[in-house]
Amino acid sequence: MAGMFRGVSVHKVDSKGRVSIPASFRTILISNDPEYSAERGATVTIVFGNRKKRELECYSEKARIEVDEKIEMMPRGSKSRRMLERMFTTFAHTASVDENGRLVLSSQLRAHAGIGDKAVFMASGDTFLILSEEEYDARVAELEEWQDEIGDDVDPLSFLEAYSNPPGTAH
Amino acid sequence: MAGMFRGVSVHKVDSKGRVSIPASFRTILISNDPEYSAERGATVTIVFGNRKKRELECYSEKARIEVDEKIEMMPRGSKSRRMLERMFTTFAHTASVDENGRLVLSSQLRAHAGIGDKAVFMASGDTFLILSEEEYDARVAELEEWQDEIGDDVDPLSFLEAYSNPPGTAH
DNA sequence: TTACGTACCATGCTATACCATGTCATAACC
DNA sequence: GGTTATGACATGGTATAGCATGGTACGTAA
Repeated sequence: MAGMFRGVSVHKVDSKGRVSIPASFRTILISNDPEYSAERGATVTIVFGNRKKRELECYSEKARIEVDEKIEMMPRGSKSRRMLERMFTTFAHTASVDENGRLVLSSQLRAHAGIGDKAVFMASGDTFLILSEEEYDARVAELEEWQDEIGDDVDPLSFLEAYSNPPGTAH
Repeated sequence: MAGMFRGVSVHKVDSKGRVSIPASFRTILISNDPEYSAERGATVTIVFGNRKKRELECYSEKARIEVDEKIEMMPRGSKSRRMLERMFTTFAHTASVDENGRLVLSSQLRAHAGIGDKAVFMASGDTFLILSEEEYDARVAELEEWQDEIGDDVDPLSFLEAYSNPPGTAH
């Protein structure tokens, strides 16, 4: 995946909730939006359905479509389907990036993530997160704790091996 | 489908039962209404046939047609067909959005959903629901409980994988 | 009449589009 | 090498269209 978000950066949120998206994220959003046009701008879907996490999870169109299609395939009436639908349609918002590369975070979204006048953009696999500075610090701390736990002798990359070997191999 | 309802919002219901539809929902209703014209406004079908749920389920024309066609294909005379017909024709109401983007909830509809002077609009899959605030809170609580149950260690998205991977694949 | 339903008109607010400025990295030039 | 253009990016301000909501007038049926 060349088209994966990478990096972290902090941006100001103005009184109207407007905030610049890191330029490198923008290009990814554009290249993963099949319906992109210069006038409309790239589409982002902002999900805030995880009530336990003070974060806004942002999906490119491509990533969103993948999730929607998978939900479609779940059995109608199952609880997990209903819950996932609730997470991804009820507690979600579709927005588009304006010509200056900004998007608007409504007060509802800011409230959920505890965002004031600063927002941290943090790449996370094929999505990116928008966090408050406090929440961001907490996540960095979590990483550091994990690295302390496993100690100096273990290469974090060794955890990869368990999932990269051909089937039938030990893990 | 890019054209899916997303988000939640609360609107006032006036003494006559009039209530604004969230603007983003309106555009979806219009684009999914093949017979739309500016004079008539978009058509919505409000279903309240589920006696066990205090909700009004709202269908765009496109979604309604899909349901109707599926019912058509059920065996005539079967009980489930008769019951579904009852849900979608007897306990349903077709309305159109007025030029101000509002629709009128009759007292029958409001009574079914327990709606007073506030109504919550909540996207849900390819339809949206109109609920009382209490019912809305209950549904949020249900989601939170589910997220508590599955715990911090499980990513809700992992439920998707069960339906997207080829059988026999490890995960 | 009284009550209810429906079309039309009116208003304050806010979200959005549009324009403008400062800063920084890179490229071009002398 | 040092200085100056250039363009992209982050951020600020403003005006206007669209939105949520309220009200009135005119029907129609119990």
